[in-house]
Formats: sequence, C-alpha cells, structure tokens
Amino acid sequence: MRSDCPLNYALELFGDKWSLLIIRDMVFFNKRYYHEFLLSEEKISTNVLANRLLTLEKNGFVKKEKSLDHKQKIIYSLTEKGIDLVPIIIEIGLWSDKYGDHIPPHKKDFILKEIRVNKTNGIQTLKKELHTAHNVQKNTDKHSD
Amino acid sequence: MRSDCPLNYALELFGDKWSLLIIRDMVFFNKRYYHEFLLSEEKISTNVLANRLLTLEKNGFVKKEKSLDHKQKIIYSLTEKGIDLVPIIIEIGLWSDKYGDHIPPHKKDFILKEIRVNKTNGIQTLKKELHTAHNVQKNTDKHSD
DNA sequence: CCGCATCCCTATAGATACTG
DNA sequence: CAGTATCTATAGGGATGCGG
Repeated sequence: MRSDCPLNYALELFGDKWSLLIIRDMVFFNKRYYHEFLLSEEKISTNVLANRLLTLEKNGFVKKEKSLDHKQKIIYSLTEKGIDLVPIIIEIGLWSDKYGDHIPPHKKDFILKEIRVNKTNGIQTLKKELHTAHNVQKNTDKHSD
Repeated sequence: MRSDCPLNYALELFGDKWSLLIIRDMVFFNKRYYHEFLLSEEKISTNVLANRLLTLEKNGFVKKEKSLDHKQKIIYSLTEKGIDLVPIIIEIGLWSDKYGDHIPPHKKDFILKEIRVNKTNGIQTLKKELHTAHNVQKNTDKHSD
C-alpha cells in the first residue's frame, strides 16, 4: 500500500480499468458465468478476466461456487462488500450523464434506472435481489452491445 | 474507447491510480502547486505527475495558470467538471469507512467531514470555495502525512 | 464444452537522474 | 520550478494449450 488514505485504499482494491466493469456486469446485467463476462463490449481478454476474478475473490468482492445442475460450470456472485460498490457506480453514472455528451442516451438507461430504484427503495432491494440471483434463475437481461 | 458505456467512459478518463488522488489533494488539502502534489504520501513520481496533470487538463478537469506574484510558478485549479468528481470521492470514502478497518480513524476525517458539509450545504458551497481558492490565499491545511 | 494457464509480444506505468 | 530523458517494470492483448 502506498498510503493509508481511505481513497487510496479503495483505489488499490478496485481502482483499475476492469474491476468495476465486472461488478457492473454482475449487478446490472445479471452476469454470473465466465463466458458471459467475455461477451461484454469492452472485450476483456481471458487472462485479464481470470486474474481480476481471482483478485476480486481474494479481496472479498466476489464469491465462486459450482453450479448445481452443471457441475463443470462456475457461478460468480457478489458479496455484500461488492454490492456496496453500487453507490459509487451510481455516482460515476450521474457524472457521466452530465459530462458524457456523446454517450447514446439508451446506454445510460441501466444506470439511471437504478438511480430511480435506489432513491425510492434504496440499495437494500438490490441486495435482496442479488442474494437470491444465483438460486433463482432469472431471465438474463441482454447487455445491449 | 473500449465502449460507450457511461461507466467505462468515466473509467477511461479518471479510472487510474493517480487522477482521483490529485483531485483529492486539490479539493481537500488545497494543493495547487506541482511540488505540493509531489509531497503527498503516495509519492507520485515527477513524470507521472506531469503526465496526469496534462491529461487532466486536456480532459477539462483541471486548468493551469501562472501565478500573478511569482510568474515562474504555475497554479493548478479545478474546473466545475473536476469538482463534480467530489460526490464520487465521497461515496468511495463511505465505502472505505465501512470496509477499511485498518485505516486510522483520523485519516478518514477529511472525507467524513466533507460528507457532513455536503449533506447540509451541498457541493455548491465547496464549488464557491474552490472557485475563489486561487484568488484568495488560504491557510493551506496540512496534509497529515 | 468450460474455466482458466501459458507464452509471446507490445504498450503503458513508473522510478530515478537530469535539464531548460 | 516544473518538468524531460532514460531506463525498467508491470499491465494487457491475442493465440493457443490443457485439465476436468
């Protein structure tokens, strides 16, 4: 660690170019499988994805388990610590909404929709949803590539 | 750009290990001079600092001007776009407050104090302060190294 | 198939010494 | 003072291999 500043602490844990995108995929697009993350439009490469998932797990943001039906499949899900990154993602989304003039409006929907939900129900609703997400199979929202 | 996701957009602009720390130094510790940034406890090196300040300026987060009294000195200050990163920093601070158990409590003060100010007066107060910061010489808060 | 691991190569980040 | 120059280290892309 470079310092014990709280901001620096966070940046060293998830302040890279990929971690929050993986969290985004899990929270907003219900992705849970390795190959699903590979399909995102940022085109993460396999070695980087494997490395990020490992360090995210090591640092307690993500947990791994084997699928009950297909035992060769691995399910990634968020811990509470990981879900608690959502308010940060939302603030970033608000900032991008203000300054990312070139961003197609429909691309902002997933995050702006979450802001509305968050304002009325709070992040608790999201936590409940995500904590059951690996038990109950949900219709996976299409990630609009 | 890897994609036009709003989150990715933001990450490509300031999602590195240094940019937000420089913003932190400007917002919370009133730093404005090149050498002041070098003194921060994370020990940024000169080339990285120069590079970050340049790209932060290019991307409209920071503006440069020459000091009126000492013309060889360059003053860095935040634009509105840069100040609007504060809510993001605050959310990160809240997260670190929850999960950074080992962080010395007094290290959290600068950000928790800002949260209180933000909740009562909002970020507007901060904006007014910072917009006059390069005109009115303020007692520079010591960055607690 | 699925989830990586490995290898190779390039690009960017960063430490240190030095300069206009 | 505010950076460059130079060199080194790490991150990352792409292809491929490999165990379960």
